[in-house]
Amino acid sequence: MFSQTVEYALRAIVFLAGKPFESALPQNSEQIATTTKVPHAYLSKVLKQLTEAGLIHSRRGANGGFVLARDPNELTILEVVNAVDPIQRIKKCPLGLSSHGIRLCPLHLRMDQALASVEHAFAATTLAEILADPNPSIPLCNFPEKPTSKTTRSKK
Amino acid sequence: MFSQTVEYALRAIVFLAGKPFESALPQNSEQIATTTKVPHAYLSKVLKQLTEAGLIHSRRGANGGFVLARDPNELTILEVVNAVDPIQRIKKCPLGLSSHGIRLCPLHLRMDQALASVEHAFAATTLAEILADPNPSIPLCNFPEKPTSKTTRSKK
DNA sequence: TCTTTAATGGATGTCAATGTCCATAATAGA
DNA sequence: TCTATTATGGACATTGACATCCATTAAAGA
Repeated sequence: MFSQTVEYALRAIVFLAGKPFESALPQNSEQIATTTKVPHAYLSKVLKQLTEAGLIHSRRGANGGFVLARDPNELTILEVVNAVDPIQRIKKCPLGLSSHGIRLCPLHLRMDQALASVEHAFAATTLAEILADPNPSIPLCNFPEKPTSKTTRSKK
Repeated sequence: MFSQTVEYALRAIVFLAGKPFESALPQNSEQIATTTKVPHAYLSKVLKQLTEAGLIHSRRGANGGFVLARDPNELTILEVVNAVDPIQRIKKCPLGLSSHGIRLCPLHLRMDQALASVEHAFAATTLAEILADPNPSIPLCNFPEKPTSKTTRSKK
């Protein structure tokens, strides 16, 4: 139901949000791709979208990469989703019937309510909440920090 | 977020559910396609899926067509959706990390909860409810009965 | 039995999402 | 200024959802 692109964008954002805000070194796309298990070239496109949406900052060249642009406390899942694949609420009857204006028929009203529930759930969750989640046995899909046994900055 | 196929399947089912249960004449695919504004040939494929799922019955030949197989009171939107494009709940970490068993990380847990809310909303709504909805200005996207001004059974 | 009607099945076409590859532009550091 | 690094941009390949078309099969009715 959610696109791959959404899945990838969220993984990348969670990864970046795991770094200290405003003091983190940029993470390059290859690092992100490896950790999040997203195809590298495709992830670059997704990161570009997130950059254009203003959710992350990018820097080219040596030691370049991506950093979060917003405090994880002020960044919701919904914003990430909407940056790459916006939730399309149903605003008017998909059959284009003129008999009623903007008001939806009972069927589409319920479909839209389902979409609204997703939108609401996503709007209510910040990145900070996800990172702070006291989920005992599961860190963050290995995300923030769970190296197999090597220091963080070990460039071969 | 919902596929076209789901949209089409729901339209067709709502249309059929608008006919008197167990006493309705079969509606052929062309009638359904016209009223629901769904491409005829494609709708046939969708109707086949609904037939295979046991939600409707089909009959070939003259005066053939499709009728609802179940009482609209006992038929939920979810069953229709699942017949053509099942809601895929997230059952294990999409990254395939072995570090945790079936338990989801906080990110995917929330994504799954959003899916769950959709699933729940759809499971809680029957076709009968949709048809009985006291929606004043909007009948049913013209569905059950709202002819521009001609009798129901007028075959040119 | 013949004709008409309508679902079924299979082949094929189209397009957007996903994914890959490579050249180019920008930046850091020597 | 030169080189290494890394994001960006564009071209292209792949795949599945959506859609169309036509031949075949089943059923009704005369």
